[in-house]
Amino acid sequence: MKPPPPNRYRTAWAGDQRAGNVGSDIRVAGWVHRRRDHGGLIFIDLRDRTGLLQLVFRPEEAPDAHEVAHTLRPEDVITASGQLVNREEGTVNPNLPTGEVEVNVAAVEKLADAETPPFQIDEEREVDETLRLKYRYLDLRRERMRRNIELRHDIVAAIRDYFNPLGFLEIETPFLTRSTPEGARDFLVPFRLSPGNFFALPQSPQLFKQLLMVGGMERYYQIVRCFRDEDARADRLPEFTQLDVEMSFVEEDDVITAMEGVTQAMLAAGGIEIELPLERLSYDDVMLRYGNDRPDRRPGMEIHDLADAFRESDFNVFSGTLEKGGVVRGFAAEGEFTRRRFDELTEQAKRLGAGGLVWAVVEPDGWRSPIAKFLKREEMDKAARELGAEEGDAIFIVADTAEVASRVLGTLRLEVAPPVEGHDIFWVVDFPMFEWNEDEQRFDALHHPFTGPTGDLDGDPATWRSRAYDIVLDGNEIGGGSIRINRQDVQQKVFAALGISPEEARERFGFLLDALKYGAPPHGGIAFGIDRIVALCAQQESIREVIAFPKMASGFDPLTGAPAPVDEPQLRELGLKLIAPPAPGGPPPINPDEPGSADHN
RNA sequence: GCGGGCGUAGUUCAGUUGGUUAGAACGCCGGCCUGUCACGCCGGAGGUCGCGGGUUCGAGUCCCGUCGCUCGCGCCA
Repeated sequence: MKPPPPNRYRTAWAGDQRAGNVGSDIRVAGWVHRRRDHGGLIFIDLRDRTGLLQLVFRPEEAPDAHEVAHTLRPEDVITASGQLVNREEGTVNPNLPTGEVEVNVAAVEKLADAETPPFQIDEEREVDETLRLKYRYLDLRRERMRRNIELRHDIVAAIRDYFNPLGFLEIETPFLTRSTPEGARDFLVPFRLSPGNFFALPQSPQLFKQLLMVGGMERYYQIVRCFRDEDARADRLPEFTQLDVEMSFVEEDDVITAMEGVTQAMLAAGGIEIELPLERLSYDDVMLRYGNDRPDRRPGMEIHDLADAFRESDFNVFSGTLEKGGVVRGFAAEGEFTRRRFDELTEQAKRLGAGGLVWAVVEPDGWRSPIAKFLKREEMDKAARELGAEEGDAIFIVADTAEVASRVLGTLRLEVAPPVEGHDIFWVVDFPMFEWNEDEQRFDALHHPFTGPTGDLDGDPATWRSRAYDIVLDGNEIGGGSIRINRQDVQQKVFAALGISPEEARERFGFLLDALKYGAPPHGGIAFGIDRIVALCAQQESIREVIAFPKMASGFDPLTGAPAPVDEPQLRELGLKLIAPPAPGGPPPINPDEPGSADHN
């Protein structure tokens, strides 16, 4: 890092000192990482964001500094000055980037006392996550978080470096906007000047970026916070960050090509090299082969259709299912499975909605399987060939509707997949426009209602396809987008297919329909999940590890104690009245010394 | 809303078949120590076993309930 402008605290970064700098007088500032007090000599590892640097305190050379050093404790804040010198022969520390040098301290000043932290900063041991988040500012001092936050910065910087020379404009869109409850629940913000009316926090800037295209901005991107009031997961929080992009006068290939470029750039910044162009697989293809619209292809073990092998089978579960229009599909897996394991997987298949699970082990003289006696040898051989199963492999087969077979086999495949290495990235394209919602007896948009449809728009909406594309990295959907609708008549057809009446469409999306009347260019774009991408690059299980101040999985913020009740006058001003007292649960306690409202102990 | 895992010292954990005063490591405090770098040596403090109830002569351990964290399902256009 470029040296800091010299001031009374520092003239140099700790972690940047090397043998080439020796001889100069430097001043460094930071935290006491560790102290090794030999009674006479005292060593202190000084830590700033750039790393560690050893300070040496000699009682005979700098008695005042030595006396102060004796009182220093971990996490005290200090500034120290002295000469940077080479370490004596035999005392070099090869484990430290600054291990060849040290500072002969002439003067030290303690700038702040530190209490003993609730967990150790100088050690990578796993600490309870609630405690880490409650003291996130301490957690951020630790190596792991520092690395993750730096990596996140590098990835975001790579994005801006990629887009800016290409003429993309970084444009901000509003956070206080209109609720358009379409998919996820909105976070609502009451408005004092208009009691009873609410802003909503955006689930994405989707409509605004389309309006930017109507506004002639041509090429837009934004690294933007989005909000969805739904339960969290390891890879999902109520607030998260997207890279949002939109381009005008483009078709699928244009967007995909440009987005492959930025994907390559940001993954490279994250330490993952990929080659372009990326493969494109159709939705139908990945659903058949992997039972999942964001498959991890690395384990292989593709799902195959076994209709040809079993159409004439005496085993009625297979032939009967096929006669009724269902499917028989399966996959092969290497490795030993115990009878108990097969039973567990069968139970899981049933929980996922399958009538059952057929399992088999390929042996020299046929299959070892509960249903082996119902199958002819040639059926078994043909199925095994189809699945690429070799002697000793296990085979899993489900006979059901295509949907159930896909879901069950897709889940079991990942369940039994061995650990994998390397990376796999590709596009999924050619999605259906809608998916039938059995509960509500209507179509839902597979992506969103502004996605451009293709097919016979005067025919059955079930046959429409969409101009959408998702990008999948190692079994994670890291981005998704589409060519949008740029004509009002098409937009209205899609609303109609979704069961949204013209009146309702006007009420909720009138501003978009209006905009489409005034000459909207063909346009399309994409949104990437930045948190997920950084987490994948940083090899972290949870996106919370790559966010400076994340909510917990339960949605609370243990650092500030949010969310929290508000005063009665605040509510009155907003024209709000609680119909019940604030939840007894509430946020977890902020301070361990205070009895928390969260647990009643 | 549902299911799995977890909850013991400041931290990370161990704790047998229910049985003496609940242990270890790191950290913390005090002392000694002039080339350490996870410094070393000696000594010490530190516990509502998440909470409540039950069974028992006796519960960290068994039972019931409850709270929290976490992973997943539902949900997430």
